[in-house]
Amino acid sequence: MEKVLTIILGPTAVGKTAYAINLAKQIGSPVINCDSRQIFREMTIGTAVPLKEQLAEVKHYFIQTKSITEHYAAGQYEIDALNLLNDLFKTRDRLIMCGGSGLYIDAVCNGLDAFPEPDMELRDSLNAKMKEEGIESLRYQLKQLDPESYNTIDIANPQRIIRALEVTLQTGRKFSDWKTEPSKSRPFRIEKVGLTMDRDKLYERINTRVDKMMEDGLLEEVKSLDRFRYKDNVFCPDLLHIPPLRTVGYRELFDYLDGNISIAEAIEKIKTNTRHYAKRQMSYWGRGKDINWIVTG
RNA sequence: GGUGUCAUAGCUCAGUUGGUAGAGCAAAGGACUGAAAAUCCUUGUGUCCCUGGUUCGAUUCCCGGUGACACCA
Repeated sequence: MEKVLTIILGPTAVGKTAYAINLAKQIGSPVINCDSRQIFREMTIGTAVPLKEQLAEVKHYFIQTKSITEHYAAGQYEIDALNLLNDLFKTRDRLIMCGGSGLYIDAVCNGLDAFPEPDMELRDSLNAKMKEEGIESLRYQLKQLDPESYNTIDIANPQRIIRALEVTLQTGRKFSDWKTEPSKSRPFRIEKVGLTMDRDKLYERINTRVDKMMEDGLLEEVKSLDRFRYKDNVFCPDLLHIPPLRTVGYRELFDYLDGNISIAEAIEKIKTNTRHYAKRQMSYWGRGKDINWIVTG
């Protein structure tokens, strides 16, 4: 029998969680999370992980299984997800995956190139160089070391330049040489179901959800994470050492706790930034022609 | 009631020594190979509050009106 992976995707707050659980119950599948933030156990309210009751309804994987201190990222997710899928498909024909992280979904569907594990110290030093010498210096270095990447990646984007330099410096092999644009074949068929809704309605849901998060104690949750903002006992509010905390809902409230903005401003910013995020997600999937879109709401 | 200040993009404001105007934010569109809820790029025509006057020409100067704010009664 053919093995099928159904991926439920869509912008934040569109209602993926409930939809996926419903579908999973119908076909007797667990739900495999592919949301990059719900993987972390220290974050609950702000990442909108499924409720306890929801988690009790259906077996979930990759929900709050890693620590924000682990530097977990897309490459490891590809490996973990594929291992799990292969394992589960031994006893099942259909599986449900659910989440809003486009890159993670692509990693599962097509795979990433076999880059080495990121070297965090190298990344730190490149970030420091960026801060001290500016982006031009990094651009120049990339142009020397890997002109092809310099010509193809977005050189206005510091993260992209740093990533290309990081791989090139770490391995002695050009970042552009690593890239083969993989389309790994998977031993199962993939179908993507995209949930979407009228923009005004989605924005309304986002606003309401943020208010609900605040009622549910998001501020307390953020306060409890304060200690992670220190690296070797040094306060590092840029959070480069702990990327998961650079998440909508958390950084704005840190700004409030630091006295930079009022609580009302922080809440407004969380709403705005969540809307921006939803918009970016829709843009990411806009070109995907293999998604069956369902208009909900 | 009196005096003064202000009225420009959805919001906060800049500006035009008189030749019909531009920033930030919002909004919209886009990119995306181990930070991805991250990071980055593109897009600014609006009765310049209303009426009248001066002027070749007024959003800009003047009279009056309306509204907001401040101070004085």
